[in-house]
Amino acid sequence: MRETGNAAIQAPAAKVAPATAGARPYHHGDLSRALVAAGRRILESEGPSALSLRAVAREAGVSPAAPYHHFKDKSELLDAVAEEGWHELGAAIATGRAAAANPRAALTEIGVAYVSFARKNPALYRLMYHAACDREMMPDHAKTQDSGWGHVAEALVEAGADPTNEREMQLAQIAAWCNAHGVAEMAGFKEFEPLKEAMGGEEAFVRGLLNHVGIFARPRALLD
Amino acid sequence: MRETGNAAIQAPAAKVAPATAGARPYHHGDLSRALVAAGRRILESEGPSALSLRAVAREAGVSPAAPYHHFKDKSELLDAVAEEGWHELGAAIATGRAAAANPRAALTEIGVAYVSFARKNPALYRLMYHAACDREMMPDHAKTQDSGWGHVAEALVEAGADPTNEREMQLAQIAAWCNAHGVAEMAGFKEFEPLKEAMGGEEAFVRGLLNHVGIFARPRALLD
DNA sequence: TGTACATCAGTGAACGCGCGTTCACTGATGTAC
DNA sequence: TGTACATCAGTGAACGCGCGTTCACTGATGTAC
Repeated sequence: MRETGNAAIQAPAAKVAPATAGARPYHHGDLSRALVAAGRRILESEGPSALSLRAVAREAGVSPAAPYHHFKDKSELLDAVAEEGWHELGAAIATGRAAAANPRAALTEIGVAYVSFARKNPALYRLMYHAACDREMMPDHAKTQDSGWGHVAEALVEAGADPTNEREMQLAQIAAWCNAHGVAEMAGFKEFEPLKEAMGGEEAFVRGLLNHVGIFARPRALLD
Repeated sequence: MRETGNAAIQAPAAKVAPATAGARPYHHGDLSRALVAAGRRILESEGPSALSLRAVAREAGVSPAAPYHHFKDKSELLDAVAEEGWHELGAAIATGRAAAANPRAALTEIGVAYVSFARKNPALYRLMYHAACDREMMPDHAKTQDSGWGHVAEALVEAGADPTNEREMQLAQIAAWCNAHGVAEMAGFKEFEPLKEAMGGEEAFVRGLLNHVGIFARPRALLD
């Protein structure tokens, strides 16, 4: 049906140094990781609609079938990308929290770190959100002690929340994520640019927003 | 190349009453609207990935080429769907606001109405968000007096915010949207189900979250 | 140290699919006279 | 009221595309003896 006569002709050349070793071996060595990294690169440079299995393989310099030796299917690869994201988000939150001067400030810094991560990796963040939406939230990391989720809970208690009031604790924890998520997703809107600049940059803008959070229930800064 | 010999055979039957008239005319009469409605139906029943131009045409009972008489391309149709969403969201917010007992409560009710709309039309809401993200926010409606955006501003002033303090006004308005957006998108997470039920249903849960908003900056309910 | 061989991790061609869009067409409608 | 005709809003077949996945294959690796 198709001409395959001279199909054997291929460019044998070009494929050089992958990252560490010298002469691009037949076996990649760490394709699994490389695919996840390639996925992130595509995500942030071409957007989520460009994130196909084939594109990832292409970006990693490998045939379209190669990923199947490392991931069951496309969604498993995507999950791995999201997973890496959750891991990094947890680390960013830990760093932000550790840098705070006092327990109260720690909460704010957690929020800032969260938003900052999402703003630096918007497409990845969205992928993470979607992955979390479908299955359980934050596949493994939610339950890990070093997850962002755990840090929020700890920071709340350190700031004085009553850990025995389980319902209030949960609600506060969830509210924190809601707030951070909302700010993270809206902070990039183009029509906020003027205000952002007037406030001296995006971080100041984000801090301002996090400070205004609570507007529905008790907009103190405005109404007192 | 392809067999077209008996391609002329088609089912002439079935296509009955569209909604108003009797015998399904050749000309649809209101295909533009019907396509938008079909788009919404697909969105909520099959999810955003199923929302293709062809699927919309199929759902509307029309050939794949028909939509091109009404929309330049796929994205224009999607925009129309999103537009309808923004319109309805504005109306829902107006209703919520009007039902409030006092100016302060109006803000809360706006938040509840927003989240409620998003929860009832999750896929549509997401489409709206994305449309807003790319171009300007809320294509036309943001500038309209009856938009949700406008209602928030008015409600803030009625609740006592100083309309001459432009920066604080803007920040508060944006913060309100951030909060509502965050709660709207997280309220559906499956792991919150137990808490939701314990609180007596989703609306109570949402009100609780909106009340806890402000957690990063001044988590009063917990810490005072 | 050298060789046989199982296993691993790639290749590239092929599949079937649904998509957005275009095209020449045709049936229905509405207006001018 | 009747007819000619332009215009409108459909049809259905076709295009080229990139996708996820499968398949038989092959080169590289590592282990047993």
